[in-house]
Amino acid sequence: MAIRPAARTDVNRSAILAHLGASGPASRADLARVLGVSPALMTQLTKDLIADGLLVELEHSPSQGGRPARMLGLVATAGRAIGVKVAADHVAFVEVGIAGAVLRSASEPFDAAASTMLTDLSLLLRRFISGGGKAPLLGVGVGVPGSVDQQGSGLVDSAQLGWSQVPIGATLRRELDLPVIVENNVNALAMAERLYGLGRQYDNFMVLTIGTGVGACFVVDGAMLRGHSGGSGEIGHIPVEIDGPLCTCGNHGCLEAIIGEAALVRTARDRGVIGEESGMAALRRAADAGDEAATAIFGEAGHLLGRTLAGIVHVVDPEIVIVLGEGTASWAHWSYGFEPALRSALMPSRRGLAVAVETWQDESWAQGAASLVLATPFDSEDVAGDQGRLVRERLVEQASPQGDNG
Amino acid sequence: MAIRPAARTDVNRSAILAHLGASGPASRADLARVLGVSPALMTQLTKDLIADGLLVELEHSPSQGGRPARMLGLVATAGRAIGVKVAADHVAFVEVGIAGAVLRSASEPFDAAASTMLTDLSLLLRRFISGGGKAPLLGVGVGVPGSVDQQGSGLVDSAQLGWSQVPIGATLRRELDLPVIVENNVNALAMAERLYGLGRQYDNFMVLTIGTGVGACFVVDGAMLRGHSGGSGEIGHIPVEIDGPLCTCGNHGCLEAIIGEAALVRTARDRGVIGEESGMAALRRAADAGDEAATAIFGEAGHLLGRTLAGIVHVVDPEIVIVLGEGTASWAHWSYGFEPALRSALMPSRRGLAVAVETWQDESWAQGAASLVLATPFDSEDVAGDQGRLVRERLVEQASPQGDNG
DNA sequence: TAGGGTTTATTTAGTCCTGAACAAAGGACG
DNA sequence: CGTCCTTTGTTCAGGACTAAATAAACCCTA
Repeated sequence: MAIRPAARTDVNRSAILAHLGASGPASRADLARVLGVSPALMTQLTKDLIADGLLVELEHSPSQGGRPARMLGLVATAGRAIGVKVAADHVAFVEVGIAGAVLRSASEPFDAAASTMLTDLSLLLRRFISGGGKAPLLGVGVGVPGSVDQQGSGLVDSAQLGWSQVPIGATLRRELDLPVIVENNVNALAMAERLYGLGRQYDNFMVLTIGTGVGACFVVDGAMLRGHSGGSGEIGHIPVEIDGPLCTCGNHGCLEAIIGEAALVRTARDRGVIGEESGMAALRRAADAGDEAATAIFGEAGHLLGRTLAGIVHVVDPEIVIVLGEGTASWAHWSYGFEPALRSALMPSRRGLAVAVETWQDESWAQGAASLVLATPFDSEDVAGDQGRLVRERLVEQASPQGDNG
Repeated sequence: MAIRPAARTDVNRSAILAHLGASGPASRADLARVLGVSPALMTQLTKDLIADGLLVELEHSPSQGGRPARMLGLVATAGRAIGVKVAADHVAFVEVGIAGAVLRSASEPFDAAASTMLTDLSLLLRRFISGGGKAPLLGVGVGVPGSVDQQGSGLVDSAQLGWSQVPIGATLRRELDLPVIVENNVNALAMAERLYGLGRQYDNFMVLTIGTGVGACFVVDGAMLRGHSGGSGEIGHIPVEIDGPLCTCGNHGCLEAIIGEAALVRTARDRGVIGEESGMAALRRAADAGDEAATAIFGEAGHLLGRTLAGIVHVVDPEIVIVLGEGTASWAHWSYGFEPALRSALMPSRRGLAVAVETWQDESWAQGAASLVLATPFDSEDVAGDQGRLVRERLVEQASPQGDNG
């Protein structure tokens, strides 16, 4: 049974890099406060990172009334990572620096249903990598819309992609000779959020994504909630309507089958709001232009989402809900139905629940995947199996020649 | 933000006592395997427990082909604990031994709405304690149907009891001069389940209770999921019916307002299945006797529960759902609607989800509360605040005189 | 009877973290 | 100028745990 010290994701070292990358140089004391660890530990961690050539001591900062802080900054050349988003009809790539910032991105057509999909993917990926920077490449993170048996191995099941037990991790590792980390795309996003976004400030938060699908990932006491079989957060398949529309999962009336992008577009077509050839872009334009039938579609979706989310909040009790995904482009319209439905369905004591909608960029999914690579080397439990060790090795091996000013 | 090593509930030492209590004497190697820790740690932990006089080495057990195991057994006189269940119209008490077994129990009428409720409770409690055994009393665990701000302090909000910010913990501590641990009743039950029940075998499970209310508690990676404000597991207030019946929480259409005991009885009366004066017992008798209208009521409730639970399972992904509560007495009737609704609403890959219905006893709630006391002294993070330390002190203080055969 | 295999238990070294004490480096104020 | 205060950073002891090596105790077989 293992009453073990609860999955500790020891994201600490990585969080240091992430924080410095996102917020610029900071002192050890600041880092300790922000990351919620003891100053003693921060001394230790930064010592390691400096020795590994990932961090440098900068100038003193002006004193705040006490001893002035010695600022720490990233060594930008210490490493980089590739992030990949796999969708049914395309793949997106990003290259990020050690601080998590996007250096380069690309998107390519891709047919997930093709029999040659794995070689296709590895070819596209190799091509993208070949144009990369000169800092050591630490590894590749892959985000997929589906469940991954174990982060390390990378066996993927995905209804959206039509994949069953696809060994994407093993294949890419063999083809590219690089560490490869495969993870559910929403989980990857939550990791990025934890490292670079609003999640830095919260120990208990929920990432909610709306777009093609509807997904979620929960961070509980600072650690990602993966569930027994890595399948937590599948809120798109909460049953919400009896005898509702058919979902990709095979059931009827799943949330995603009603408010996923495909469902909204279908509804809009059925109601004649957009043409049979038009898609989400047209629906959004109509709503933006004030078309009441169009805004009603988003409002209804928002209502259903809000009501369902209230139930989820009662189950997990997060401090904040962070909304992400392509769908947030229309959030103003969703919000119209979402806010009242959520608040009124929450228990009175929870009505103050914080909901944040973050700006969404095309490469966000891929960036989330890349953050897996940057987070992994410092994962004390080997959630990522061997891959964590491999990334770690690449990091110190290639960085130490410069550093080591003993 | 604290990316801390995730709330570790270090239930280990307590789990040793619990396992020995529930399953009889065992070897260190067995314990290490069952509890999922290293043999090295088990050596260390048992050494402490033996030094504290809580464990003794027994005879060797016959060899299994290798070195024979030295069995360890509990020292039954090392301590006892009191568990209290608080309901709107009564309180239930149990006294348990250090192994968690019930030694004694009682139930008393109690009016939670009375202005004198706190002194009433402390009087009843004192009376129960006075009849107790001679082993040192380690503390009192109190389970309440509501949310507790922090386990340690014991400020209770409960719609069911009509309590708002009632300082039950502080009051009882002062009146009884004993460690007092207050916790949500379902969480307490989950702790008992983790220590003594099916939960021993699972790191990710859900406890589902049906009865007066509908509640849940999740154990994730071996640790109890408490949520940001200690309010996770409130599945009774998931909105399931638009403009449904009024719930005690003030909203309409909550799950609990439809399938809670009061709701079922009301439905039965409205449909003329039972008389206006009759209650749940009559409804159950009718169903047991084969009354189709009665079984239909349970079947409908089961259906709604199953469908809602499917959504919850998609969110949290437990390995097993353990059903408890007074309502399980009618489970055969619930099951009729529950099973098909649950299975059909689950994603195909989750259809195999295990659901276990455990036998329910009147004192189970109180026993759960008592297990909090037994689990607390070994909680390394002080989830229970001072109370953990206090219980720990009482334990070693009173036990060491006998032990210490250095 | 010696040796090999098995299982149990302990020791040792090491990781990751904390809390407490302390040192270091400034400002403010007499 | 010296003293007090504040903040930063480090060191040290220690807790909780693990992995690996080792010892201890038994079985079986040659």
